[in-house]
Amino acid sequence: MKNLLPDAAAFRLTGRVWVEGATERFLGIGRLELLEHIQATGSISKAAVAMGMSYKRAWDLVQSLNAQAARPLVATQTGGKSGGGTVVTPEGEQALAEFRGIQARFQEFLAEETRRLRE
Amino acid sequence: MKNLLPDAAAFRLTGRVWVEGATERFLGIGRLELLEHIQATGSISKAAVAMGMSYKRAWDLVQSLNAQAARPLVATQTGGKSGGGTVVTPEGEQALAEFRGIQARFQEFLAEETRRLRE
DNA sequence: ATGGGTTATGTTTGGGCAAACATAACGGTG
DNA sequence: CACCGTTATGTTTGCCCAAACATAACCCAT
Repeated sequence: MKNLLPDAAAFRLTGRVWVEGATERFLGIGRLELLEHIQATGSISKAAVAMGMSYKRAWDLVQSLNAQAARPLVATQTGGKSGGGTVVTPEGEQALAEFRGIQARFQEFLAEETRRLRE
Repeated sequence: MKNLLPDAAAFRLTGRVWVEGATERFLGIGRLELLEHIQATGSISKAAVAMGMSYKRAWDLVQSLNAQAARPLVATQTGGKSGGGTVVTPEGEQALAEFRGIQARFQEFLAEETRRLRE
């Protein structure tokens, strides 16, 4: 590819991957980061603020996630002390760990292919 | 991941990759297919019809492609016998071949990771 | 010199999707 | 029992990007 490009160093292979269910998306990098923020803050609303997205959007993503999993990846509680909260379940942590692995290997793939297209 | 999913066989890893330049997208699966149709038909307009996209969109993609490459990947001719036409240059064929390779290796990556998340 | 099929290019319309907005429900706490 | 912060959920607005529409330019053939 190098000889086709005016500045090969400015080009790179990039992309996205996600786990897809029967009909809709299940888990990608966006949802992964959302889970991480929920884990860090214990709240969907705080996670949404941290990521600069609306609470509704974050909540919808959580719904989609839980609806497709055999058991909930996050557990929410409404009302009560400090209004409620949300925690990532052990299942959620496992999904987190597995997708982090996929993501890391994907980044390695992209880096390798970028090297190849520059040589 | 298997134990987290109600029907592991219905889930798979999927995704997209593309070569990105300094500012804009350079070459992805859509443009690849467009090049292939241009090669097969010798015409941007016929390729557009075959792919179910507007001529303008196809033409814009060709512009973007040629503008970013050191030398044109497709050569167009206006007017003349049968109104004109478009051919894929040797540089275009090389880009085609290289991106097909990337795409094939990417599909292999996805298949491997899908196997992994089902086990 | 007219017609035909293609490339070339600007303008307008439309549709889908995310953001924004608006409320209700919840349940400890003081 | 009123309050607070959070979850829960429906409705409306806005925006971006693609599709659709509209024309011009080109040049060989007849």
